[in-house]
Amino acid sequence: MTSLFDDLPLFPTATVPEGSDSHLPSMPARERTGAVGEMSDDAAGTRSDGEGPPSLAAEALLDGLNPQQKAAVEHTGGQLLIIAGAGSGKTRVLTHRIAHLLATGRARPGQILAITFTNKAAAEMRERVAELVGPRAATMWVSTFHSACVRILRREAKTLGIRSSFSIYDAADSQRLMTLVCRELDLDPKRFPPKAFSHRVSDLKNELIDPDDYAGTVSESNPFEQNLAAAYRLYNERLRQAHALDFDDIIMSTVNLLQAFPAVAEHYRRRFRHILVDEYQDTNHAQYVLVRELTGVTAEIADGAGSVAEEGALATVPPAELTVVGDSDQSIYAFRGATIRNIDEFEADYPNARTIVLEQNYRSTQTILSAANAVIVKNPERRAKKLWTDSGAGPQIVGYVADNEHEEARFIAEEIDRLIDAGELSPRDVAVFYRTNAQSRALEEVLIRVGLPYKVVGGTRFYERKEIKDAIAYLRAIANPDDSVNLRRILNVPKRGLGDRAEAMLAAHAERERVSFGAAIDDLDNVLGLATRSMTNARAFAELMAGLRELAAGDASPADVLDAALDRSGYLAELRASSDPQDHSRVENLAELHAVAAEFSESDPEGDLGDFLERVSLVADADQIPDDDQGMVTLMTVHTAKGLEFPMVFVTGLEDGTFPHQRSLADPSELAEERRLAYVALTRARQRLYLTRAAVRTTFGLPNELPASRFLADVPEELIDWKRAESSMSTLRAGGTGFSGPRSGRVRHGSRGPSAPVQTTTRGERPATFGSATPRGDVPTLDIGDRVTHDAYGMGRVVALEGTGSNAVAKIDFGDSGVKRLLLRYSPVTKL
DNA sequence: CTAATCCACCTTTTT
DNA sequence: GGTGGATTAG
Repeated sequence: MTSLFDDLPLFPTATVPEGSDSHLPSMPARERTGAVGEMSDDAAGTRSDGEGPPSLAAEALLDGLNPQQKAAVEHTGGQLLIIAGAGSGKTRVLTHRIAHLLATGRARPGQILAITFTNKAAAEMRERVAELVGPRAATMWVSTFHSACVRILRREAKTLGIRSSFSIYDAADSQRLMTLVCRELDLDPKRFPPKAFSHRVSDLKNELIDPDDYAGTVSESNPFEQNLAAAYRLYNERLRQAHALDFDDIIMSTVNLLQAFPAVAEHYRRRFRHILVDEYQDTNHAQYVLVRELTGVTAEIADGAGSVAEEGALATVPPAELTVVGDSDQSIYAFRGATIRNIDEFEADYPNARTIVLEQNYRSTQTILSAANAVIVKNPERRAKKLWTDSGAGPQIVGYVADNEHEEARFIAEEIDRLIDAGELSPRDVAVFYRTNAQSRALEEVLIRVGLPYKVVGGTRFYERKEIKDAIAYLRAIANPDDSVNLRRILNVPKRGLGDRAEAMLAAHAERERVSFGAAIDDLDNVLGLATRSMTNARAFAELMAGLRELAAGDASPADVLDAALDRSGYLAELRASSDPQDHSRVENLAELHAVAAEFSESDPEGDLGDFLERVSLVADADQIPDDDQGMVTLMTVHTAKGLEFPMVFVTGLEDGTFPHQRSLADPSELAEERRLAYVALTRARQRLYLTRAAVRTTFGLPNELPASRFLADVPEELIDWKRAESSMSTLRAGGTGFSGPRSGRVRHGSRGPSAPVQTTTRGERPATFGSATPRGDVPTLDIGDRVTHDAYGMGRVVALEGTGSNAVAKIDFGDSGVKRLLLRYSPVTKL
């Protein structure tokens, strides 16, 4: 029985059972590979064809790669930075590199730690490596930063002095807790908004600044900082009491753990000899330090040539091989602490690092790449990089200027429909991107009307829905009796006569006795100030929770516990009894959650409630993207779209004020990030790219006129075929008859871009401001019941009026065209 | 203590 | 336009 890896010195994978606590032998990897390996099951499941010496297998992994990709796969030794432009085959390089490491015997699966940002990316990578090397892939750690850290923290919980079943608080939970903390500190929520505090604390944690550090830097004369320091401290204290970690703690605590306990750090350094990080440009400072700690590269080692370390001359473990992949042009998460610095300065951080740049694109047409390059090249201080492809120019980009977001959506729907009818593509090939989630509404309305199947990824996320959060809160409170935030959330949900007063009494008791809120509920006899009635109700609640915990401690599955919680608490009954149609869909959502729980037990029969909650806590939007969905158009934000590709892509809302977003216009660095975001959007397209904008967009319920996005002007004119290059309004302003209606805006093909002088009146140059659109001049005075005509909608009747003067808005029933809400100063409405 | 109404704020982007 | 928090009336 020969196999590809017959004479490779591999250890049986059983040596390092996944999740085991076994410490590895302390020999450096290199030396161990010299040992005689018992070969056998390791190779089972690897490719059955092409048997032969391992060198051949390794060779085969290089097939079809371009020279740069090959170099990246084969690189040996120190740190490796792969600058991977969009669509340059980055995942392929990563997976082949891992397989190559295994095939050449330079690593065993258990020594590999591959980190991605989403669970979906992790799953995909795991799967693709498995295709190359077989089931051995299962012992690799391929996971997100957060899951990997949670795994480490659960294992080392004792060292840290927290429960291994700690709760994980998402952003909403953290904010809730911060609100409680601010209230406790008697802070005026106007001057010191808990939300802002919560954000700042998140930033601090991403910078690895703990409450003491921060307090030391705060200026005495700055009450905001003073209070923030106090709130941060108390917030962390409350988290600890609740045996809970927030998102940022997951990373920060792991770093602290590794730094404070050298033995623990050494354990993981011995284990992970090869660390690969995807999307490195999105790492924040905490993640950067985490990687450094795990790699075991200190400044001295980095400077002092890896060879010394590799020969085992140092007392400590030699540094792991670090490979990072990223593209600073696709860094779009600065707002949550990611810093391009990490990738830009990689060579400074690791002086021995080798850098490989992947510029050949295998995804898009040259037209699309040229457009994307033209947009990104305007960013200052970027490392020059230019994507190219040999797959031809492809069709022109299509541009469209709509009068408003509904027209924009209509155009998109018609265009999709047309191409589907022509048999050129199916709905699954199409994606529609927007800058903010709120923009999906107009698109959805039209898609529903036209009957195109679609799916929105993200938005009001499933796990953020109220009923789901309530249900999860029950589960968390069951799993972790000290979880104050979640206990308090469900204390009076459904209503059980335990209002603010009762809650305050319990909280006071907990504070006085220095116990958790949950402990107070179980110690009712000693709680002061509770009315008899509250007492009875609270006792019933305590019994309810006790019963549920008992159930969970038995062999009930998470789904069973969920069932019991919703049932016994009366939560489900209340929703069912409600006549509100919204409550009906809530019941359905809960059913879906139940299905998720059941599915979880199916895939992981051993998984307990804590495992289920962990899974649920760490899901991201991008994880929800169906792998091969039944042919639906996909709607999502550009952020969510990163890493994906579609044959046909619509980038919508290309207006200054929408994309780039209003709030980024004033700040060059934020604008640069918007530009990268646009670059990401454009490079998702394989064949057909559409760029659309609306001249007037309703935000906040108020219509605003927005000029064309500056990014549109950066795309060379010859690349775009404008199906419509001006709005009706700008045509009118430019001297149209005023009676010819929207059609007069029709334009010659392939000529004038949206930045052309005719379209952009002098007004178009100033940055858009919400609510400050330019008046049309005469605003007709209307009364309810008046009959009017509209240039586009025809005859109508006024059914309602809101606002006055230039802000006057009329609801007008246009019969066939439906009821419209029109800002009078913009709408071509004439009173009859 | 609850239910109803009012109103402020909201829209970046998320592990 | 939609939600979640605060206020107020029962």
